[in-house]
Amino acid sequence: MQQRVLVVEDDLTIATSVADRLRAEGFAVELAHDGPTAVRLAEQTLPDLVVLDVMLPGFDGLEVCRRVQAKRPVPVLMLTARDDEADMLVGLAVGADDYLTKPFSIRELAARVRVLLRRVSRAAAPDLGDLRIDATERRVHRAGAEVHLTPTEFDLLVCLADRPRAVLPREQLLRAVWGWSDANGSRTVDSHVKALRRKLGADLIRTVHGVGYALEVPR
Amino acid sequence: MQQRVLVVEDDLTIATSVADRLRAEGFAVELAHDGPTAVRLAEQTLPDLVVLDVMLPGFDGLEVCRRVQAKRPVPVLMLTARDDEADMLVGLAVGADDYLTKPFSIRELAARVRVLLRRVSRAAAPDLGDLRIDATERRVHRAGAEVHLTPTEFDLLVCLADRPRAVLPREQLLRAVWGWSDANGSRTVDSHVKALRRKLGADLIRTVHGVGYALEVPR
DNA sequence: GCCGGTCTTCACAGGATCTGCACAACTCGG
DNA sequence: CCGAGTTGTGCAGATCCTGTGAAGACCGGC
Repeated sequence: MQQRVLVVEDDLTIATSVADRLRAEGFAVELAHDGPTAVRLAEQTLPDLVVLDVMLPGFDGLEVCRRVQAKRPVPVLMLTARDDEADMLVGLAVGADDYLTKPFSIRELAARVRVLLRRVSRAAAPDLGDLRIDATERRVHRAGAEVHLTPTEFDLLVCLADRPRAVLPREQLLRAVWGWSDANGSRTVDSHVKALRRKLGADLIRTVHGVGYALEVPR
Repeated sequence: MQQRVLVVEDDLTIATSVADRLRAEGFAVELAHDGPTAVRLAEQTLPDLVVLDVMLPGFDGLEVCRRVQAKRPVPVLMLTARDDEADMLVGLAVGADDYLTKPFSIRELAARVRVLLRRVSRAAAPDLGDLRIDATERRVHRAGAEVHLTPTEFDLLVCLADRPRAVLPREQLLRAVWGWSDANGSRTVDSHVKALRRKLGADLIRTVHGVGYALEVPR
């Protein structure tokens, strides 16, 4: 199951390198460069973890942390500019689960993200009926038989399986799998949905007219 | 085979009582009372497990943990003075596998050491089908016959064998074996994969298009 | 310096995969 | 039943990725 990480960081260089690294690790990454965007994205994309810079335009990281946590408990990894004990303490107080002081190594950050997420993901093991997805091995079985999927197909399926039965708009799928944000009139998503249906059975993915797609699994 | 435990703890009383107890359990115990000694001993004695106090003279436990792990992955049981969530998290981030807060009972500690070692000894010798890897002797056998591998080939194989069946991205393999971080368009990994396939059989390594490679072993 | 072994890079070929398009089929509210 | 809007489908060109062989760089031993 692919996990979503929201990275909130105004420094473009840091933001992209962090995002790249986390994507390489197999996470779906959303980026926000200021406080308000961060809060909005946190609501829209429901990330499994937030990486949060304390110094931000708009309003600061602590405020973001408070607001995000207010909606829904989510683990937060906080980035502080300096080794500031006070900042760190306040951060932990408002709900950060871990913190890192700049400059930090990308590897270190990735390690902590993994640890935090491992802690969380232990609990969640959704039942997908006769569909089995192994994200580590990148294998998919349906009704006991292994099915070969192309990379994009796999990512798309994982994205859908992430929230079984929930209807995901094309826009969101495009962002999560393709990293775009403009849902231009392309039939790209449809094409891959079609491929998935052909390989895994037409009943697996439900179309919701005017909205998007949802994974159909027995409750 | 007797398993070796390195105990790193500056308090003499605690150190000796832990050592005594573990020796009574049948483990070979090495003692270190400060960071530098710990790192040195870890290199020399190649313990199967490290019991590590966070508070240490020289440099602290986290640093020891990092340095020890940098050389060779080894399970670490961390001892923290207080029930500090942050300390614990950081500990886990740098590679600790379990932690215990003082004051702890010697019996409890011995129990966890047993659990960790059992977990590891199973993990250290995962079932690789007809493939056998001896990391200490740097020898590899397949189907009973010894196969000569070059250093790089061996490291790459070990890296893959570390997590059988898991798909490891090229990026990750490059980092682990070569220490680089830039996945430039080089075919280096491919070349060595090819060599491994030639020597060990084409079926051993699965390539996952667009992602990386995985060791293919029967479940 | 020479030599054998090993590592890295390169260019290319052959696949595998992605994407956008045109058009058919469908859905839904009137 | 109709029409606008939405989705399904087949396909072909473009693109991306991996396998491969060979050439040169590197390295330690002699």
